[in-house]
Amino acid sequence: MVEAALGRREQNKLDKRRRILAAARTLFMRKGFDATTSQEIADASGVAGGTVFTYARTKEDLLILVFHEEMAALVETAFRSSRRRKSLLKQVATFFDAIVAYHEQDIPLARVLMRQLGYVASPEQRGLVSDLMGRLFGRLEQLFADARDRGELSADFATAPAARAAFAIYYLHLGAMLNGYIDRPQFDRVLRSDLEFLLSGRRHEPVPRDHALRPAHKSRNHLSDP
Amino acid sequence: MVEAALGRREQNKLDKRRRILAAARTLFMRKGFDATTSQEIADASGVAGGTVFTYARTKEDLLILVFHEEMAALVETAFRSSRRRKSLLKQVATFFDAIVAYHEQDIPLARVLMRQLGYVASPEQRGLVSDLMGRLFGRLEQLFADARDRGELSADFATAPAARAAFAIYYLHLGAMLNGYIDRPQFDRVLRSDLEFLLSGRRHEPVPRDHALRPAHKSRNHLSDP
Amino acid sequence: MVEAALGRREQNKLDKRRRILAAARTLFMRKGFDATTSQEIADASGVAGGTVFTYARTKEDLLILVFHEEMAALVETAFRSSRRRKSLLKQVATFFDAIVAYHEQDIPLARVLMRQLGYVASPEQRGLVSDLMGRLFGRLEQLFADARDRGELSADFATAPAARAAFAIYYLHLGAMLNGYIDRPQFDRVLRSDLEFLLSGRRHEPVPRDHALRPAHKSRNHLSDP
Amino acid sequence: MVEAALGRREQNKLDKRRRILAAARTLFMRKGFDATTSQEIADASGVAGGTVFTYARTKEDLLILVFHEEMAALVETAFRSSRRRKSLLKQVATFFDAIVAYHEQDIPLARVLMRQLGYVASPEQRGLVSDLMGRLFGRLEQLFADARDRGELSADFATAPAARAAFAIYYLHLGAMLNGYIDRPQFDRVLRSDLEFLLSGRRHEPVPRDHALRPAHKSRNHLSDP
DNA sequence: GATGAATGAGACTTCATTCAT
DNA sequence: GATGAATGAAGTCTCATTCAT
Repeated sequence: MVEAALGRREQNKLDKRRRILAAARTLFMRKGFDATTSQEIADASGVAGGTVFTYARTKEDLLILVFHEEMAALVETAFRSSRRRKSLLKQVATFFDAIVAYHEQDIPLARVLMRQLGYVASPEQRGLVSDLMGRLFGRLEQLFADARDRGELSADFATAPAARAAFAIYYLHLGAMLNGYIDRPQFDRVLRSDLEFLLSGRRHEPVPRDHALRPAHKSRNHLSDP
Repeated sequence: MVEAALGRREQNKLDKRRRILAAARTLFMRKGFDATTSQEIADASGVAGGTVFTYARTKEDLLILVFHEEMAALVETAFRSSRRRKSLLKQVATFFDAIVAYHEQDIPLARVLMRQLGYVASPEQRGLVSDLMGRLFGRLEQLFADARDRGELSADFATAPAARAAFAIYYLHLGAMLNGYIDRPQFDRVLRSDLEFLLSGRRHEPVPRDHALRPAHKSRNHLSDP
Repeated sequence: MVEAALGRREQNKLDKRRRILAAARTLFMRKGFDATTSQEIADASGVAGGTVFTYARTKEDLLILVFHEEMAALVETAFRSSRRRKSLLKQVATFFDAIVAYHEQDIPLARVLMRQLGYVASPEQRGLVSDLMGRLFGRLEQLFADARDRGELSADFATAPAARAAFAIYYLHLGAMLNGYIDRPQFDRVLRSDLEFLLSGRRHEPVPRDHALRPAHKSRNHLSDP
Repeated sequence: MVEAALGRREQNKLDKRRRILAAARTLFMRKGFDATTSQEIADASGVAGGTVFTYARTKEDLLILVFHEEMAALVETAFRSSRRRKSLLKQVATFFDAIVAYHEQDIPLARVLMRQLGYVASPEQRGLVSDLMGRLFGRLEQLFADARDRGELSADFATAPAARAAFAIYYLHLGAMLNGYIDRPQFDRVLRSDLEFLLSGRRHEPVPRDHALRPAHKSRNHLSDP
């Protein structure tokens, strides 16, 4: 109760942090990461230049900090969207579609993010990235677990490796797209194909009640390379 | 003797490209990519500063150039090693083991490589990276194709998606290791688990000729997260 | 026990100045002056960042503060050591030897000290430096005065200029050594030579009572430059 | 002959060097060392920012470079001035007067110079400082040698230690003045006193042919500390 | 082809110090 | 007295790359 109300100093500090992060987000999106100077962020936040660096050790920390939050929310949005679909395959595809749609709004920034997330320096950053990956894998895994629970996958289906594999495939192709090896339609096609491959032979037929005779010639993903 | 020197000078002239690449390789390995200046490469090659850039448009090109060669050879070595193993799973694991063993010799450089390969700028680089990936996917796919041909996989097994998925999984975990999220033993474990998952339910029993006793406990990937 | 802790806390409170100075000394010696941040000193002292500056106006003050004490003691030690020697020349040489031996323990710090002592900003510092120089000149002068009193120097020997000259010579060569122009053996040699020159022709023969046979070959300082 | 005319490139380079040094000299004098930015020097020289640093590794190198030249000339001027005086003592005093007069024109710069000359980092700087000191000692020594040759000093007078000692004394008091421990009149007084002490008892009376009565109460430098 | 002098962008961060609490 | 969050100045130098010779 005594601690219920934060001291004015505390309050002030929290407020500053919020302003700095908000300014960073806006500027990163408007001008890109590299083109944004730390001084601009400070100015836009109404703090002195040095103050920015009491809230984030480096400019990169700021990037991670800002986007951890954003991406965490995005993961939830993607998860909710995906649940509207019926089949697991469509769910997973929808999940990644939501994320890629976000990245597509600002390709250069997405490239920067991918680069930073995949090349982490400070422990702070590492923690945030870990957390983000944990959430992402968690939600993905949940999609698989739900599918298993509703009988679309066998009872002993390994959800964790599946989530990792699905993400790995998504990530590989995302990188290919962001680096200009493939375009968006190709990305969509190959991602769907590869996810389909991943699940092929594992989905039960939609439980055709009585006689599920041999699954015979089940999945035939004759995928050609993009 | 005078002629010998001339011969050597001639030789030198022809050698220039080789010397530049060799110097770059050595310095990149010794000091790291960023810490190596183009001037140092020039000095070590016995050429003037500007000359380096007649052989590679940028310093990054030099990196790609040097390691394209090295990695291309590595892919072949890895491929040959992998064929000595009997089962597909072991082959794929061995394939990646060979590559990761190479990276492990110089972790910081591996980080730089991963960063550059995944963040390509010039068309030259793109071409080399594409070529490298093509070789890598090709060899991986061949492992799957061979397995299919010898009956370890079904006749309609999609080798290309499998190769991509396997690499995606490898790449994801490699990044996790290079960034310090997991250590080498964890890497080995999770890579193997996830590859096992990828193939689970797709391998035919080693064709025990007549009676395929209960497939019973086939997939047992109770993988726990690392 | 609870009280013991309180006692310690009390003690701590009273101790603050001492702790800050001790931490500063240790850190200056371990990491050098520039590489030591005021925050590190605060942390090592168990006080808040700002507190350091209630005990010393600036970081340099801290340096002077710490070493004034140390050097003042050193001057006394050097003085006592020097008195054990018989001749004035040896006494003066011993005096400086003691001081240089101290500096030699930490050359980089000695450089910093020399730099700061010779480039003073605040009045506090000036006072301390003046005091230190006063002590130093005082002790040096005493050596000369004693020599005069015991008849090694003439009765009208000017002790103050002699002390200043001796120190000036010492200081010049110390700087040469600290800056790498000469090494320690050269320093020793040239310091001794120049002190000898300073006193040449001024020392009475050790008062050979009655017949001062040929003063003949008294000063023979054919000193060659180091 | 072939090499008589420098290539245009060479010429250009030399010219740039001259312009950069000239600009640096002017700006250092006008605004002081610290207040002058390297960019200003570049602008004033009509070269790009980075070009400055192909002629001097650091801004400090520039300082040393500029003033080596200036001081070297100053030493010669001081030497010529001093020779106009008759007695050795006056010559030496005049020598230092000339140098101190130069420093007095720009005290802050003199402080900076003293600081840098006494705290040398790079080998380039060391070389220049060594050269400068060599010239200075050389000229001082010459004053002593000439005095010896004309009979004002005994034939076996050690000129090198004398030169070093004289400079050491000058330098000590210069520092005292530049740091505000003494003012200019005090400086003059104490410098003269101490130089007088240094030579006391060494000068032959201006050779008063026949009756050189005991030099009795020759030098009585009852100098009180400033 | 080779040379090597010249370019020029460039913004991060550090950290001693202050002062409201 | 102590705290510790906030300040804000400050400017160097590196180095990949180019291009006239």
